[in-house]
Amino acid sequence: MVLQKRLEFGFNGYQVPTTPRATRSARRRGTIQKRVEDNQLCAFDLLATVAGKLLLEKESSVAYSNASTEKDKCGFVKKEWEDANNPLKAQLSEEGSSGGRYVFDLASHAYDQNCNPKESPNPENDGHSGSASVLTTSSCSEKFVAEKMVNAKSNKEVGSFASKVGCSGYAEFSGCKLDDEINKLKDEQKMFGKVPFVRGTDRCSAEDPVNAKPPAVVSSDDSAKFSLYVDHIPHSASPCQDDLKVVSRDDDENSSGCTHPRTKTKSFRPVTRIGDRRIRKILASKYWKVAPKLKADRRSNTDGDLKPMYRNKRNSYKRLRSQMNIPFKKRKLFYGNSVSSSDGCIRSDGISCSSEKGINGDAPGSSAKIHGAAGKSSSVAGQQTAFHSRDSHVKLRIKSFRVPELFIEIPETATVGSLKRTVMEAVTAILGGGLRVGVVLQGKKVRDDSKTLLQTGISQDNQLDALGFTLEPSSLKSVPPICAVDSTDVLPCDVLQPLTRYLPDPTEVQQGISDALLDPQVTNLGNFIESDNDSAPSSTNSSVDKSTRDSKPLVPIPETAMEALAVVSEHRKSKRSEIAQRRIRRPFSVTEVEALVQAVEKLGTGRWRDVKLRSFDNAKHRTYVDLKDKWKTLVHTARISPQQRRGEPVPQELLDRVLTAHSYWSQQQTKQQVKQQPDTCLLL
DNA sequence: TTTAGGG
DNA sequence: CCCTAAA
Repeated sequence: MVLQKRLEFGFNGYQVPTTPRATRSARRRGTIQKRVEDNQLCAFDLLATVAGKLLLEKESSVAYSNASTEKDKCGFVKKEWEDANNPLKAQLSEEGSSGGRYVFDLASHAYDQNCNPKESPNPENDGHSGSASVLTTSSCSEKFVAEKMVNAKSNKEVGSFASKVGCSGYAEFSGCKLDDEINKLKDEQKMFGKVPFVRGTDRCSAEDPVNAKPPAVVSSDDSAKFSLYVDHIPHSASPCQDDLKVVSRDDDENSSGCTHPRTKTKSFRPVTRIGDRRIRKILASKYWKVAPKLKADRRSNTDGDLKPMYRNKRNSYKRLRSQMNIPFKKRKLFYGNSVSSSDGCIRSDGISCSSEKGINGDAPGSSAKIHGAAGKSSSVAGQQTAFHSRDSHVKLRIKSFRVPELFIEIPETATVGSLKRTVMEAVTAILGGGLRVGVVLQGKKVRDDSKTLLQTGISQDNQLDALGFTLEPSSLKSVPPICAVDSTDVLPCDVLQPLTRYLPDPTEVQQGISDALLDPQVTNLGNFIESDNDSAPSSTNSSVDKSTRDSKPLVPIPETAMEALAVVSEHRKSKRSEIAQRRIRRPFSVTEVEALVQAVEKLGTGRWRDVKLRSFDNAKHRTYVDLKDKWKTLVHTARISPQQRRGEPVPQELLDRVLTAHSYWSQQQTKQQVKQQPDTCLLL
């Protein structure tokens, strides 16, 4: 059987005010072709895109298209696809041998038209409304995967279908056009009520009010909405009363199967056609470039948990102190977000079935085996048979995935633009952090990837209603301890962990190099230029003006963590908000020391700003205060015995110069003072 | 914003 | 490195 899952990144009812948005009709008419490059739109667009609904639809003969949010070109990890544990992939291969087939729709991937221009007709020309153009930077990796998968199929039809689907316009990311076949299927698709945002597969379902809500039927036009909640942090909560805590998240109620989505949405804001909207803008925007630059910084605390966080810009080198008792500074923002679900995942809706009775321990294999699987109830078998007789294909459609809850703190003095960027970064972090897909059946996670759909009962008609998908941080597995962390701590989990696998985008590297080369002072020995190790994050600066410098890195926090925090008490939260990140320690290299010494020799002490400008202007992470401090330590180092020195040894020659320069300028300073003494006396 | 120093 | 009083 074929399972088709489509992820539709819709901009559900989301409209960006500042930029002309193509209306659905307009798009259809092709009148709106303006390429949106406004960065400010990106955050919202992406968010809206991600914050969609999950629609599962079952159909007789369809392909299974899987959408993923991962973007490898952006430096995001797309490991899931290649992970043997990947349910989708695993099942794919399995099905292939058993006659089942999966067609993956890479739509949601950042599909680059460059990958296959021919196969990706220009949306504006194809007459498909909302068809998106393409990202210029995305890679074709996804495609490879898709093709690979398709190739694995024994059925040609499926394969061809898959190919088509691959470029389907369903996913905005694909930037491709939806195939006619797909459209047909779409029309035929049966929409299932969305499943509410599920927090914990196991623990939260009961307590989650949302889950209690009866599933509603949503139409394809149904739109999820994205809302921003702005709350003032209690004055007593932290010294930074003027800081704002901004929480952006999907509205559960709205996003989950609202019966009158349009109405609601409209009330909320103008509705734009979601389904047809494409993400190309987002992808095209520089934000995608920025996104990869986010860097996860982890540090293990006394509890042994990891505290990842994102840093960007020179002012963003915040770190959690070992003790986590860092005072909260206004300019040091702390961003966090959580994923909803105990597993820190997002799940789709449409759950309504019984238990996973159909699941058994059968190893992946032939369909024959499946039928004969032990533990399968007769009723189930019967249904399956019937199902098979009709058609052995199961079509699942995931309209969209919900975006994890985002928790953001930003100064109220921050600009709207920075807020948008912040949100964007948060979303990017989530998406780029590495996501994996989880399957939830009747409220229970199906962890055994080797099971077939038949075995799990997913293929059953009634089961489809209970089938859900989740987006969860792939890092959870790799970093188990995090979630078990002492909740007293600030950032228990790391959703972004996967980012550690981030590989610099060649483009970025190139950029960095060119930047250096373009710098006229690079050739100046005295001008210390460092190819910032954090070039990725810091390069973000270029796209952000200093007024917005206050934007802080985002720290996604798995729902688990958030829940724990919530349970712990409000005080936790407030405490958390007070935490400031300490800049990462970056010992001065000998080269830097030399540059510093040289500059001080010439400029003297007390002119740190000039020193900075002169020799460290390109080292964004070195502030004049840092240089001053370093000089201080250098002087101290030079005075102590070599045995007492630590860290990378500084050439004695340099230390000697330090002492010399220090004494010289101290003398000069004294002379100046002496000189002024008389003046003072005269005045007196 | 910079300096200058203590932490 | 951080924090800040002072300038």
